[in-house]
Amino acid sequence: MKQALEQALQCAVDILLQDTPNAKNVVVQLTRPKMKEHGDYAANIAMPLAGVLKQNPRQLAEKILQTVQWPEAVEGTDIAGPGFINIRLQKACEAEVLKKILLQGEDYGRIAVSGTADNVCLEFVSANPTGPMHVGHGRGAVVGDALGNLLSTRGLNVHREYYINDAGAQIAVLAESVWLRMQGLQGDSITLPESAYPGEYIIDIAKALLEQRDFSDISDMADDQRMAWIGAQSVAANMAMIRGDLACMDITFDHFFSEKALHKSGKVQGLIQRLQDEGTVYRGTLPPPKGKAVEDYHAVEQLLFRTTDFGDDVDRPLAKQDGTATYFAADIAYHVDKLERGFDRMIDIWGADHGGYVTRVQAAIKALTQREAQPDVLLVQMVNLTRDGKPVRMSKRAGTFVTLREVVDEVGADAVRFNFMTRRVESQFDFDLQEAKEKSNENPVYYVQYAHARVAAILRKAEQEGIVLQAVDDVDVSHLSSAEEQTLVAQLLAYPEMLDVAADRLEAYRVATYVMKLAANFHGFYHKNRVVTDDVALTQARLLLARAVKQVIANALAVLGVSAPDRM
RNA sequence: GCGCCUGUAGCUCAGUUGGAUAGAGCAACGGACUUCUAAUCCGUAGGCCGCAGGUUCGAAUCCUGCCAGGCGCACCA
Repeated sequence: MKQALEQALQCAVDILLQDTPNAKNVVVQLTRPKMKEHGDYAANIAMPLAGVLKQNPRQLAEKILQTVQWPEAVEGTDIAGPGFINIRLQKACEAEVLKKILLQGEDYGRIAVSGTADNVCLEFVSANPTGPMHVGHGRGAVVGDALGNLLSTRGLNVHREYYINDAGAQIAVLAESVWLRMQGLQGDSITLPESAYPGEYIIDIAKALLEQRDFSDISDMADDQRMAWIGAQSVAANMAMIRGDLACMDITFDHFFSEKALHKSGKVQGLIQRLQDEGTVYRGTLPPPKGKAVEDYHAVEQLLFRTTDFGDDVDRPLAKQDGTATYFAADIAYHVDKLERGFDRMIDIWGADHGGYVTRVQAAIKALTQREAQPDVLLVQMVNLTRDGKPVRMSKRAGTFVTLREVVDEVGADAVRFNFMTRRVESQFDFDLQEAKEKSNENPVYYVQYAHARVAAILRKAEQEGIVLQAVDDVDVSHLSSAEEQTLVAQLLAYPEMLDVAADRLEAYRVATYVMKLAANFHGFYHKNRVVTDDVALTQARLLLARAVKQVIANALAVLGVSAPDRM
């Protein structure tokens, strides 16, 4: 509908512009006005046109309306304010959407995945396999999961992937920590170095490994062999724990991609070789880092990637002093691998602490694809965990962090998920444990779920009264004439458009703000209008409306990964 | 010092990518349950949209400069 209206207006505008060949392209864009007195759609086209044609915008609006040929559904138009064209649609026509919603059910708003759909690789969470997930990871997990739902709802082929950083120094530290604990469990006196992971779960892993093999067997192994074995076992144990954390939020992945396997496959070295062949790398030294203590800095010659040619601030090292590949090199190889696997699009969801990393990865991928591809990166800002308004220090090192699972156990998965989804990813936010627990009844998620349960209650009531639901096509929706009813209808009609905007901009939180507004309007309608009454036709029409609201709330909550209960 | 993100009601946040009178929830105050669920609704109060310029018909939104907070800044991941 929106497109049809835009097209009609565009034709009229083009006719006006015929006589001014030098005029720039003026593109018609419709918006939905905030106030319903301003109609169902509004066009601001006369204002920019006034600038081009040097004429009064209100007069121009009139000229446009004289020539435009509207689709049948348009009931009338107004010129308002400085020159807005407000368009009103026929109400009977709008309310027909209720029937569509009920016939399509959970598919309302959904676009089927076609054979030509884009394949999207959505990488998220990717928490290091060195400990359980904390709240910040949880935010990324929820945002990623909902975005995946949103994109597949809009017809994209979404592949969810978790990149396991199971290589490098941190795994050595993990293995060392577990080994120390194993020795401690044998009765040896141990001192944990500053660098070791102190968490309780390390002891659990140590215990589990000791049940698997005798201590003496492990002790007899050569050092590197032992550390490799403990490292691999510890990563597996932590990944099992992380999968459990994800499962408590009902989040699953299509693929867990191992960095270690990537190294083993030779793809990282292959990439470095390729870059050398292409001449985009050189040996050089980087200037010392600014703004932090540099006493341990010593200039060293490294293999550097010319990312500055593609928008980066400085060139970035691909190999460490000892010649092994940097994390950066592996990450480029990982993204190249995604492209080789046939993905048309890559979306990465990272924590804000990786912010400095975005430009260099995008630059690298641009360099490797002749500027044709680069990943979209969503930086999820930090979650400040507080208790009674006081910050809770979170550090894996210190072992003082609050795990995601603790929070989910305390507050509930639905509440956590919805809470994370009501904010833009760019906004850092405070999550107060005490508040989340105490105010759980005031949480927006219950507000929305309650609206859903309320419709279910109405339907139960109707059934009790012996009311038989009319066939959807037979319901006379013209009875829905009150302001509240028309607002609801318009909002239900806008659901697919909202999904479009949200999917285009990778902003899944819009689904949450939408469904909160829908619930609010329904609660308002509920208090002013009784659904089940003696008026048979009106009852049928309102039941249809209520069912449609219920369906759309359920669909929106499904995108967010939140349940829609029939009773509360 | 440099880069990225943020600054909107007392608090937590929206604001459809430049539109019409800036909106919700919590907190405060006053009302509404013999009715389909009061986990709700209605009303009142609360705003130099961080500050100062600029761009234009029009700015919370765009550009510049400040101020404040968060994150990051070779050889970790």
